[in-house]
Amino acid sequence: MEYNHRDIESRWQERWRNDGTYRVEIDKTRPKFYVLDMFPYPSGAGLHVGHPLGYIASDIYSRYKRLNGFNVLHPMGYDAYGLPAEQYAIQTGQHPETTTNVNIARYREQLDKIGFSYDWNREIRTCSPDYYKWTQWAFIRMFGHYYDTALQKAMPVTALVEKLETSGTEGVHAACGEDMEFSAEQWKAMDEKQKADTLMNYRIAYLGNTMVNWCPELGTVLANDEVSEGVSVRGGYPVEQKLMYQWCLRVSAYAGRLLDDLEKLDWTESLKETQRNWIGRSEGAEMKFDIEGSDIKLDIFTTRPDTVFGVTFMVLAPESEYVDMVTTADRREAVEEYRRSIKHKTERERMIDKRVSGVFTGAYAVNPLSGARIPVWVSDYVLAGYGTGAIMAVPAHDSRDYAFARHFDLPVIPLIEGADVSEESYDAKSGRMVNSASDRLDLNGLDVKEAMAKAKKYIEEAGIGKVKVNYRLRDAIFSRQRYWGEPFPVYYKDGIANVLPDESLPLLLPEVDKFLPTESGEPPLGRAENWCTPEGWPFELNTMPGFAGSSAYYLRYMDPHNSEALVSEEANSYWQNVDLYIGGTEHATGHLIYSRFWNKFLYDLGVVCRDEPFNKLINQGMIQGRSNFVYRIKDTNTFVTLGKKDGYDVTPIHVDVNIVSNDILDLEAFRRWRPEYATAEFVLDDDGRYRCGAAVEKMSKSMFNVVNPDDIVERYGADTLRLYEMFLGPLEQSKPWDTNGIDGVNRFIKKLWNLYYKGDMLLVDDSKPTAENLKSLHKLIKKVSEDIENFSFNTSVAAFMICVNELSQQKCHSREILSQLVILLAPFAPHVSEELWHSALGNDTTVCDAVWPSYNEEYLRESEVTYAVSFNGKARFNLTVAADMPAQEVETLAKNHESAAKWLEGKTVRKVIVVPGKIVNIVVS
RNA sequence: GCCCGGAUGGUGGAAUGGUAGACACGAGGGACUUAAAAUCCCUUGGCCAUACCGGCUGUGCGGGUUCGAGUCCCGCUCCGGGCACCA
Repeated sequence: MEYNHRDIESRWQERWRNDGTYRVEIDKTRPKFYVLDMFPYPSGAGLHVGHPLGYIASDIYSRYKRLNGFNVLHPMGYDAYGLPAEQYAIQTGQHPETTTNVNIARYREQLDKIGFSYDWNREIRTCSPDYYKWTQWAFIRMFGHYYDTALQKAMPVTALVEKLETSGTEGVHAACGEDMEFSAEQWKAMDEKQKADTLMNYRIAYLGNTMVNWCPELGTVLANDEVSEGVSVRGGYPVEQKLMYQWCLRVSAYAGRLLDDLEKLDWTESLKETQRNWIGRSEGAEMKFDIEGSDIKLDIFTTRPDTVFGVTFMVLAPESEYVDMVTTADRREAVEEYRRSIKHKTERERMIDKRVSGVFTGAYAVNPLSGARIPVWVSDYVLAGYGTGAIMAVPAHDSRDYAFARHFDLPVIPLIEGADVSEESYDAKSGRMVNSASDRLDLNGLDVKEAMAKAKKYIEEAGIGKVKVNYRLRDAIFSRQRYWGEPFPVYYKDGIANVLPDESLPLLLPEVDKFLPTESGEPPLGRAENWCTPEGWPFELNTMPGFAGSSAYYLRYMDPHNSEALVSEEANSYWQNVDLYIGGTEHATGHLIYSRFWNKFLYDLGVVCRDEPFNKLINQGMIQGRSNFVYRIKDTNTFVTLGKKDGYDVTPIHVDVNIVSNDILDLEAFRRWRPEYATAEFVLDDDGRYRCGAAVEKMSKSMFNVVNPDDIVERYGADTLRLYEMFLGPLEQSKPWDTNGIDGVNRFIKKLWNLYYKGDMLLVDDSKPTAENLKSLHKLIKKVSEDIENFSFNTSVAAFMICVNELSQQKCHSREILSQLVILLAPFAPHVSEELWHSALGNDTTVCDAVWPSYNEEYLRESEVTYAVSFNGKARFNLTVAADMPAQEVETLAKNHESAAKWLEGKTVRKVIVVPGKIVNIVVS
C-alpha cells in the first residue's frame, strides 16, 4: 500500500466525527487545560494558507496536553458580526445573516480538512441570539454598576444612590465623567431626568457627549483602535472628530488594574509594552492657577511640577470650557476665528499639519509659587481629552512648548544648571535646579528628582493642587450606527435611558427593508417596524461594536448551551480561564484590552473566578505572500526568463503562483491562464525553462499569490500541510509562504510510511529494539517534549526527520518503537499517526487515547564521549574516551596525547580546563 | 522623538558561553530507467589547495569581558513593529 493521504485522512476524520473523539466534558478526576484560538471573522474570501498557522500550533499543543493526561478544552467559533457582511448587504440587498452563514459553512469545510481536534459541539457564533443574549446581559450589568475608586472594583449603582441620599457626594469615590459636588438635599431635590443624568456620570456603561471618530464613508463612529493615522483600519476612509451623544464603556476606570496586572501575565514583553503604551500612565500633579482679575481657577495637569518656576505662558485646548470663561472681550473675535479654523480640520489634517498655531486669550494667570503674571493662550497642540485640557507651558524644558514660545516670541527661562536652550529645549529629567526659588518654595541646588518630590509635597500641603496619575486610555465608544451588530437592551422612557429586565433577553435584531440609514439620518434600526416596548417606548437605534461579542466569548465555550447563565459556577470553577491563547498581534490594543476589561468587570461581580482571561498568550507571525513575476518585453507578447531580462526593456507582471513551481513557470498553464497570453512567446533559459522572479508581499488576490490550504491538502495531505507550516520557521516570526520546500516534509512522511510498508506488505515486527533503536527514539522523546513546551515546533519537525532517517538506516521495524514514535508524531500529523498506530497494534484504540512516553536517560547515555582538545582556545584534535572518565584523567590523557606534542613543544602549560563531554582547553605560553 | 524586537550560506532557518551553519529547500554530480517521474547515494558558507592530508577566513560594523563570544557588556549602522503634539 502506497502512502495515500486522501484515503487515510478522510477515513480518520470520519471516525473522529462518528466517535465524538474530541468531545470534552468536565472531569474532576483530571486536571484541565484550556487552549484557545482567536476565533475568526468569516470573510467571503475564505481561509488562505496563513490563517491556519496559529490553529495548527494550538492544535499541536492541545493534543500534546491531552496525551499528557489533561482534560483539554479546545473550542472554535465565529466572530460573526462585522462591517464587511453589512457592506456586502448594502451593495447586494442580501441579508448579512445569509452571507455570514455561507461564509461560516465554507470556513468549517476548510477547517475540517486540516484535522483539528476541536469540540465542535461547543461552537459559538456571536450573531446567534443564544450567544448575544449574554452580551446584552453583560451590558445591562455595566449600566447597573459604577466603579468605586476606593474599593477598586465595580459596585451597584443602587449602592451609590443610597449614599447620595444619605450624604450626597461626600465620601463617594467613583470614576466619573466630571467631578460633581452636591448634598443629599440637592440630590433629593432633583427631578427624575436630573437624577438619571447625574447617575450617567458614574455608570460603567453610560451615555455621554464625547468626541468620537466619525467616519462619514462608513456612516458610523469608530473606536480608537479602529482608526490608524486618521483613516479607518477597515477600508481606509477618512475619519473626523465629532461631538456625539453615544454609549461608552468606562474602560478608563480600570486603567490602573489593566496596567498593574500585566505583570502577572505570561505574555511577550513586546505585547505587554504595547499595552503599557496604550494605557499610558503618567504621574504628575494637578495644579490650580488663578486668573488675574477674576475668581476663575485654571486647573492644569503636569508631569513636571519641578519646573513650575519656568512657566512663561499657559495653553488651553481649543475645545476647552475654559476658553469662553477667560477670553477677554477684545480678544473674543480672534479666539473664535481660531477655533473655527481648527474645527474645519479633520483629525488627519491636524496630524499632518505640524505648523505651530495659536491665539492669545487676553487673560493672565498668576503663578501660585512665584507670583509671576503669565499670558493664557489657546492652541490645538493641547488636547481637550487628556488631563484637564489645559497646561502650564515650560518652554525651556518641553520641546512642544519651546516651539510655541519661539513662534510667538514668548520668554524661555532655563531652570537646570548648564542647560543650553538657545537652539532647543532641554527635556531630560536630570541636572541641578537653578532660577527656582521664591519666598514660598526653594528648589535651587536640588537634583531634578528631589525637586520633583519637594514640589509635589509643597503643592499638596499648600492646597495649590494634588498629586495625580493620568492615563491615556480613553473610554471605549460603544455605539455603532450600523445594522449588523447586537441591539442594545435599552429603551427610552420620556427621553430617559432604561435597560430591559433580564427576562426579556435576548432582544432580537429586527428585520429592516434596507441596511442603510433612514432618510432623517438615523441608523438602520430606525427602519425597523415596532422597534419599541409593548408600552411603545422606543428602543435604542444604535448597535454594539465588533468587540462586544468577542470580549467574553472564551467564557461561553465553558458552558455554551446554558440558557440560565453566561457560564455556570461549576463550569467556570473547573475551566477557570484560558491557559494558552494563540492569535495575531493586531489585537493588542483592541480585543486584548477590551477582553481584559470585560473579564475584570465580571470578576468584580463574582461571575467569574479569575481576574485575567488569558494566562499565556502567543502571537503567531503573519504569513506573507510570495509573488511570482514574468517579464514581458514592452509592446510585445514575448516573455523573458529572469536570467535574461536585463538584455531587454521589460515590464514585470504578477503571475499566478499556482501555475509556478519552484519558480519555474508552467508554460502551457500560462497560455491557458488568460486569453491574451494564449499566443505568448518565451525567451527561455539555456536549459529550456522559464524562471520567474519572486518578491515577498502581502497575500492578496490582486498579487495572484494567494495559496489555498484546500489545494495543499488535496495535493499533499493535511499532515504535510500541518508539518510544513510548523517547519517554516519560529511560530512567532512573520515569514513568507513559499510552497517550494513542502516536498521535504512530504518526503519525510513517505519515508516514515515506507519504513513500515513495502507495497502492501506490513513490515512491522516484534523484534526487540536494539540499543541504537532505543537511543534514536528516546533522543526524539526528549527533544520533542522540550520543544513543544517551548513552542519550538520547527525544530521538533527536524527532530522527527532525523529520527526517521536513523531508524531507516537501522532498518528498524520494531512494533514497540513504532507505537511510541507515532504517539510523538500524533499532535503534528494526526492522520498518518492514527493509521500507523492502527497498523502496528491492530486493535481498536486510537492514538488519541495513548499516553505520552517519557524518555529514559539510560538509553541516551553515551558510552564514549569526544572532547575537542584546544590550545589557547583553538581546537586541534579530538580525543575520544569513556564517558565516565574523571576530568583529571582526561586532562592527563590530553596532555600526553601524541597529537599534543607539537603544540606543547617548548611551551609551558599554564592551565587546563575540562568541560565535561565537550572541551579540553590547554592554555600555554 | 520615545519604547520594544531583529540582523547567521543562494533560500527558510539550527546552535544551555564550548568544533557555527542542525533540518529542509535550491543547486551540482552520480545510480536506477529507452526516457521521464519517483526513489536512493555523494558534494554544497567563502577563499586557497586538491591524488590525498589540509590551510586561511567567516554570524551587520567598531571596541571590551573570557582560556573560549553568533550568544554577555559598551558604542554605532541598517531593517521590522508599537506609541506619538498625551504636557
